[in-house]
Amino acid sequence: MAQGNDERVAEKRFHGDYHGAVSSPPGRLTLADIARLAGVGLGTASRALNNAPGVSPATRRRVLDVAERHSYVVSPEASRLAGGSTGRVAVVVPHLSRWFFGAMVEAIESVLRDADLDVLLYHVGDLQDRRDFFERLPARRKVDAVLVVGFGVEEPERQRLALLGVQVVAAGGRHAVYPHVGVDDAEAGRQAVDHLISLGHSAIAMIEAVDPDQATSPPGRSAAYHAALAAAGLPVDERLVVRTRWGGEEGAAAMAQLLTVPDRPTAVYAHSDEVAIGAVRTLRRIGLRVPQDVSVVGIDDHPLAALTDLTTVAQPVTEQGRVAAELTLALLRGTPPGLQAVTLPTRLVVRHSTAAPPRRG
Amino acid sequence: MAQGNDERVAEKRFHGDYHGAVSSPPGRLTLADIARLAGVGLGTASRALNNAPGVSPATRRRVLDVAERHSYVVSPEASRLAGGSTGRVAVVVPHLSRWFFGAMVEAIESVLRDADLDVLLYHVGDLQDRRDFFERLPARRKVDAVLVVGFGVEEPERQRLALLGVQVVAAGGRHAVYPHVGVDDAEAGRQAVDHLISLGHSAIAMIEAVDPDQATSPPGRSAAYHAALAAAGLPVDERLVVRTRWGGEEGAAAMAQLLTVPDRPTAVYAHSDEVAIGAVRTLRRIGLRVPQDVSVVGIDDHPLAALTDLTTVAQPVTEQGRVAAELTLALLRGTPPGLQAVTLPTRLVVRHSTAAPPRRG
DNA sequence: CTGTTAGCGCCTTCAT
DNA sequence: ATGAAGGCGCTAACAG
Repeated sequence: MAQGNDERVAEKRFHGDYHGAVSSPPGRLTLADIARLAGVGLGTASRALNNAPGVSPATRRRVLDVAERHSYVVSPEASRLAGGSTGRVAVVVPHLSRWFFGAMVEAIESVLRDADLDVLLYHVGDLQDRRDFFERLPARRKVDAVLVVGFGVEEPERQRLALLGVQVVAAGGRHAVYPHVGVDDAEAGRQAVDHLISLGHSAIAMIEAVDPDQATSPPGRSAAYHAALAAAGLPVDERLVVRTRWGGEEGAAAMAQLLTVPDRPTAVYAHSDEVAIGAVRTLRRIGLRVPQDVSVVGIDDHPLAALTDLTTVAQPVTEQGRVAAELTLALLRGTPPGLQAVTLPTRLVVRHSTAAPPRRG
Repeated sequence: MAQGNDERVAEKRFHGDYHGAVSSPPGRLTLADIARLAGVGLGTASRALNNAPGVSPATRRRVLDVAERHSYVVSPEASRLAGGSTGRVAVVVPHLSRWFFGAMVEAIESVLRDADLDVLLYHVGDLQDRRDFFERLPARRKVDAVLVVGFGVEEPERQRLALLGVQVVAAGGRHAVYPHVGVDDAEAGRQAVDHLISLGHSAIAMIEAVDPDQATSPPGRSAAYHAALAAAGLPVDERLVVRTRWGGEEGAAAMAQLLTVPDRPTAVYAHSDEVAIGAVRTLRRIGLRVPQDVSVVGIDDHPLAALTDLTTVAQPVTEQGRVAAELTLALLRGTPPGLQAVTLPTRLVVRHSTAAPPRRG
């Protein structure tokens, strides 16, 4: 739908043929101009552009043509001011430099853009950013919906958000209060730990990764550990559970700590791939082989996991973003569908960081 | 500036004390309301809020107080419509799931937000997205400036962008036409290759990483290879130069290809850390040791590089983002400073993926 | 189905 | 220094 009207022989340069609009005047035309040029009234022009009912196909066509020809775009401000929507949705993320969030936002942006919605990005990295966001509500009056990515919204925050008076959707997190899409962290954790158990491990350590700046961490991933061990009749040695901040270096340090306990674990279950990879580094540095001496499994299927031959539990990140964005669109469209909470499946990906435990010496 | 007026004993919950505004009505007050409540005229109220001249300190104070008390916020739409600025800047990126871009955008957002500007995110992943962006100019009338991150703008695109009639700043790329901030890719490449040369390598391969969807790739990183070899009096064996798409798997494949040439290289210079890490995997998989048998160096200092002990050339990503955002602010502020092009330094980080070449067998 | 008429909330001259 | 009045560009009721 962006190819038509080639009224000139486009020179075959790379990004070359913008149907000659280069010389057209800036977007200084108003709806009135378009209406006049199309020979219709203001209202009709507006309706035509907004795909609103009550315009004959022929008329609509004409208006759209004129608009297209002059590369006209409505002024979002005026539109909004007059009672329309903003055409924007706020995407709130706690991180961006981490693959998970980047991929998520990428997918979200893609879907939203296809629907002609703009993405207003809000990064709430640390506690202060986060407080500031919910306190000042910078998105107020600026968006039609808010898409919260990868963190749990606390009750006081929820109340603040409610002031925006717009739909809120959550992605990559489990939310009791908002429509959301995510994965079952407990199930993911179970898949990881069960894999270790099925390989014959019994001394299984866990490196919990928490995000100090975010109120909640995926509790499912920890719960799964205990549940899986219990189900297998294995005891939990609390010394084999260490909690650290999210991150590779943190994982490395946590692993070092784990190695100080008397009975060294034969397997390690890390809450994320980054953490797991850090753990692997520590193991290798002190001369332990992975997986011969120690098995390591992560969660996420970070692109890096494949490169480092890490066994992990994959979660569909892009898919989560897509679905969340689509959910948002549906809600915006006024389609309150039954599917208000989507849980996508996770999948164990066995590579070469896990194996049967070494024979007892 | 966000702590004051605690007129209630905030319960000590996590994000708990939003000075009671939870119960205050949504931002439904208008300038007129504020003006009335403050006992002044519309114009005065407006001037006071906008920090515009022509208002007595006392009056201004009063207006600001009333506004604050009622947590009033101007309607961006109305403001803009009436001639103000949009308070938004478009950030255009080709990727988001890659660390480099995520970190960059994170930094940019942070600076811009501190200046009370909103970030409109545009992701131009593939060629089609990109064409679409420049053709439709979705940012038209929506932003005060455009910040292009990590890709070169072609001439036809530049012409389109000019239609927006706003400032354009480039980050992470070398642009002839826009104010920009970035690093010297040629210098970075030189540092990497020189390091290998200084270790005694002479059979040095290069894995060029190009982004097929972006018109240009950092030519500096390739040029540096030839320049450095030439400077050292080393011949270039074209079979030792392979070009691939950006990415770990791609790097791994490229390395496999390099291993098919008769005289195996003793060192590999990869255009990026991801690519380098892929190369390392290939080497290890076929039983070659890094760095004993083959040295590998990348560029970027991706967080993963530290975790995989990869020698690399670090570039200040966050810094680039920050500076770019600040440059944008300056331009917006009408401060046409001398510093329109900032080049940040890169730095060799030696870890354990490089060593002297094995002794000739 | 289409043209016309009010505002939406604010900024900006203009007087005062 | 301040108040009053005219639009900014558009959408949503209305009339036809």
